[in-house]
Amino acid sequence: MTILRSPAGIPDATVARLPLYLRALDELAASGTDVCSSEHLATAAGVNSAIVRKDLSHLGSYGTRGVGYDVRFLAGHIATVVGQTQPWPVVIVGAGHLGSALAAYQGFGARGVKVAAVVDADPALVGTVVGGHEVRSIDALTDVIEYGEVSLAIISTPPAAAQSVADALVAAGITSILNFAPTALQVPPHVDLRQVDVAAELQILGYHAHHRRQADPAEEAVLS
Amino acid sequence: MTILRSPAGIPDATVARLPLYLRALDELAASGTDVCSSEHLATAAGVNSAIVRKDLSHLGSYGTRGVGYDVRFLAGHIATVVGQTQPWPVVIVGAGHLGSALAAYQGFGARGVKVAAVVDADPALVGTVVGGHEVRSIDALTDVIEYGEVSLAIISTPPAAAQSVADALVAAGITSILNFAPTALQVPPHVDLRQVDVAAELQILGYHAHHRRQADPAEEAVLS
DNA sequence: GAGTGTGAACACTTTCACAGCC
DNA sequence: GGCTGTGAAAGTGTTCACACTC
Repeated sequence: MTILRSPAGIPDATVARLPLYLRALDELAASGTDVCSSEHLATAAGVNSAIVRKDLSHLGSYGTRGVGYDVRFLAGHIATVVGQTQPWPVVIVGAGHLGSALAAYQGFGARGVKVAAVVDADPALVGTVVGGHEVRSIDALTDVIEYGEVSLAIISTPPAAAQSVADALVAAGITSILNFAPTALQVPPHVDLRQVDVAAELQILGYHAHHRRQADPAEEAVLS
Repeated sequence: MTILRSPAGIPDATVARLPLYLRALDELAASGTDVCSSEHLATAAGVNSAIVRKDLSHLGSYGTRGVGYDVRFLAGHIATVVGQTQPWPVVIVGAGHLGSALAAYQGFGARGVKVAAVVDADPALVGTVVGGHEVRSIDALTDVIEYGEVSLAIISTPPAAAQSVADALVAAGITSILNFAPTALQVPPHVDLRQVDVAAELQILGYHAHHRRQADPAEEAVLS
C-alpha cells in the first residue's frame, strides 16, 4: 500500500547511527550541498564510509552509483524511517540542574524533539519556569502524559528517586525512558530504557588514559 | 614485579561495564552486603549474570566458587583496574546550562571524578561562580590544564564552537575528550573521544516506539 | 548444593573487496 | 572513472552449559 517499502528489521547498530546521519545531512544541506558521497557523509557523521553504505543499504537506500546520495531526499527518507516526521513530545521528570539544562536546550526542535512538560516532586520548584516551561507537580504526571500524548520520558532526578519515578512513568503508559540518574532501573520488558551516565563515560576515558600511560612509553619518543 | 597481574587486553565492551559494576558494588557495600553472587551483582548493575562472570574473568577475577565475590575487595580491584585510585581532574569547557549543571553535579566525587576548572569564551560568564567553581577565561585553558595536570576534558559548548575548542584542548595536551556538543569532532588518532548526544538517544527511542506501534497490534491483546 | 570460571556455540557488527551501474 | 550496493570474511560480543571448587 505504501510507496516506500517499510524497512523492517534494521540492525540496532544501524538504528543508533541514523540520528547521526540525519544530523550530518542537515548540516550538509545547510551548507548548500545537494549531493554527497558515502565518504563525504561518513566524515560529517564521524564514522567510516563502508559502514555508511552498509547502513543505508538496510533502508533500501536510494543512492546513485557513480554520483552519491541526494542530501535532502536521503534526510527525508531517514526522518521517515526514524518516525521523525512530526516531533516527539517528551516529558522531563526532575527540574534540578540537569533537568533545567535539558528543558532549556534549544537544539531539540531541529532534531524532532519537543519538550511537552517538566515536572518535579519538590514543591519549591513547582510553579517556577525553566527554559520557558512551567514546572508542574509530579502528581500531575498521568494527566501530562495522557493529555499531551507523550510516549517519551527523561528521568533527571537524584538516583534515590529514579526507580519510583520510573514505576510511575510505566504506570502512566510510558514505554520509552531515557535515564540520566546513575542507577540501574528495573522496568517491564515492553519498556525501552536507555541510560546516560556521565561519570561512567569519564571513567571509561580514564581507563584508556590510565593504560596509555603505562603502555605507551614509545608515544612520547615518536615525537622526539 | 606487581603482585596483581596487570590485566591487559580487556575487551572494550567489558571496560564500558566496569563503571557500572563499581557503582553497583558501592551501593551493595553501602547497604551492608559483604558478599554477592554474579546474579546479585548483575541485577544491581542492570545486566545478566553470564556477562558479569565473563567480564570479571577478564580481570583475573577473585571470586570464590560456591560463595560469590567479596564486595569491597572486588570494588577495590575494579577501581585499581580503571585507574580510579585517585580522582581524575577534569576541565569543563562551556559554562552554559549544561556545563553549569555538570559543574554543580554532586555525584562526581564518589565516582572518582574531580572538576578541576570551568572555562568559557563568553566574557560575561567569566568570573561568575557555577557549582562552586569560578568560571575562567578560555584563554587560560593551557594554564589550567598544565597546572592542574588535567587529562580529561568535557566539551559543553554550542556545536559551532566545539571543533575549535577540541583543537585547543588537543594543542594543550588533552588526550581524552567527552563531547556533549552535537557535532562530529575531528581529532588526531591518539586522542580518545566519546560522544553524548541526548537528541540522538531520544531519536533512537523514538524509532523503537514508532515501530512498536505499527508492528505490535498483538501487544495490547496479550493483556485483554 | 551453590556459584564461579571458561571453552565452545552462537549472534551481531565491521571491514574488505569487487561486481554492477551511472 | 567514480561510487554505490552487497556478498563473503574477519572480528567482536553474548549466551550456553558444564567442569570445577568451596
